[in-house]
Amino acid sequence: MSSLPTSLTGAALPGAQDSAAATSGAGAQPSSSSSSSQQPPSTAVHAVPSPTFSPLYQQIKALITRSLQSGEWKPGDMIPSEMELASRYKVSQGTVRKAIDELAAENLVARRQGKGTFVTTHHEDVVKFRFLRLVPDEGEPHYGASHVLECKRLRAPAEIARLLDIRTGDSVVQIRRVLTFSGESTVLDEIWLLGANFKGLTAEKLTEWKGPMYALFEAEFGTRMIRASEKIRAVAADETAAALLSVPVGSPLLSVERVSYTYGDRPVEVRRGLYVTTRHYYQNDLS
Amino acid sequence: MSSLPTSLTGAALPGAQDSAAATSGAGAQPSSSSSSSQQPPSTAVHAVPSPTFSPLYQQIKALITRSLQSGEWKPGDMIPSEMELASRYKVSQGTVRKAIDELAAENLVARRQGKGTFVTTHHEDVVKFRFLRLVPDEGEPHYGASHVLECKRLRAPAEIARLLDIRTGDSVVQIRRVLTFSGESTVLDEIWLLGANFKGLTAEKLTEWKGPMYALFEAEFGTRMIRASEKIRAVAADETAAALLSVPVGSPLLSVERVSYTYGDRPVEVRRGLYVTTRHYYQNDLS
DNA sequence: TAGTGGTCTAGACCACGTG
DNA sequence: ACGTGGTCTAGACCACTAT
Repeated sequence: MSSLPTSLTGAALPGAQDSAAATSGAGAQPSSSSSSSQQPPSTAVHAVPSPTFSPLYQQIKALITRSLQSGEWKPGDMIPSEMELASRYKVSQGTVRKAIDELAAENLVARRQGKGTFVTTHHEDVVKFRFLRLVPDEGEPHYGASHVLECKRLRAPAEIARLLDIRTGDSVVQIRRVLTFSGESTVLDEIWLLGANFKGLTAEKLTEWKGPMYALFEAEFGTRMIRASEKIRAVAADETAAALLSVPVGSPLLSVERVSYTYGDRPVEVRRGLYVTTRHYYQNDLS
Repeated sequence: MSSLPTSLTGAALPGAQDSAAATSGAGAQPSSSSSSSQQPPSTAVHAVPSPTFSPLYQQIKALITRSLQSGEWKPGDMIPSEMELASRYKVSQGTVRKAIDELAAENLVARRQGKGTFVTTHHEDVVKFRFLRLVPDEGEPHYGASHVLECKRLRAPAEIARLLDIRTGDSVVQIRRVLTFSGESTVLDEIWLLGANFKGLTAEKLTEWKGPMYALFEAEFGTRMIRASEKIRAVAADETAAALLSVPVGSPLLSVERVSYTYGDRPVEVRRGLYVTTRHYYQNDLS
């Protein structure tokens, strides 16, 4: 799976290469006979009967994903209707629907009955708290104030480079900041971003921006965080952390090491957060 | 949603109450006209046009869930084929498919192409690690040895009762145990179980049992853990914990407070775990 | 060979949100 | 009234697994 044929880059509009019965090892395409009115659809179907097969709807999903990635449809935009996509890709509406179903399950798009299907964005309330799991013991989840301590370019240390899948010494942007909830310093973040994707990111931009950092990244740098993987530990506060978070040295802190990924599962951010969990907790659901 | 009409308990076999056009505010059921060959299906459809509506496939899903809950199909069993269920409930195969799709997404059943659809069980490797997120820094995830310290019945303290949705003083079973990974004490668990569901649970049974505790619960007590919610914090080891986990007093530990639910989102277990995270970490994926 | 889930299509109707 | 996603059906064929 995943690596799909890319015969028709970008467009994939009508008038595509003919077909003569899809040899795709996947779904239906009767190619002949049968009582009803089925025609050989195809388009999006690979030109070569390569050893790489995948269901039609997966190919459609890949094509839609590419349009999302290329910025043809931007966060917040409505994507074309199912009927429209069906005719664009020359498949049935049901096939498009199944592709979109999966994209919706992965939170890349969101369906809204009667309105359309929209590209998700980190501005939405719903999405915000997918990536910030810290909940206060009392009161509603909220977004704290961010205080940027530092934002500079440097050459990636070996460990960070490994996680970002780049070479040691490649350019990265390092950010250090403190998140404050109702006046209390609660989170100390140390962030490394892929240098290539974040040219022009400065402490000023970060400071001026109100709202989730990921919303800034998606709006200003065209980099959308799709998913992340976290490793969580309990650690003791060192002197630096203790000072910045106003807790005694040695206090237990939650250490959250995150790697975030964009389209194509490419890592673009490494983040190490230290959380004070006396009045907040990290919320997780197993299912 | 959720609370569905239960007119036809358990069975819902053919020869059900007639129908004369489903007044269900949900899906299709043309009830008349149209060119093709659609008949009013129904069954599983409520007798009264009550204010509670839900799509047909949701009703089917509820009926299947009830059969799972009642033990008609036990963990590990294969459930009837889609065609069989379709004729049992008098709906199309596609509708059953959609119902099963959702159950599979919730991990209540698992589909296996060419074989059938099976009730999931805590014996399966895949499922095991859904509820144990502790991963070693080196090597593969594994299941440690469990050492039961205590297992006794007592009356629920207020806090536990609240979480289990019972009254203070109601009967609960309390278990305390230590999990050891490659010789190192790593997890100290304190567990409270709904007394009513776990009559006859003893330290011997727990000790003799090899494998995940939840597998024992499902096999011996007919209580299946479906999902859980966790609150995670960093805390300092007190004297008891320090002694049992062989760490200095004051060491940072991961505190994991879990509430587990069975069918119908009924809480049946409260668990507080203290994890040593020097050679292990808690793995979590945000998506 | 037979049975199961997986894919694909085509068409109908419903519910929602906007004009 | 119209367009959008949501539900439902019916039938065909494919791919995997067991016998």
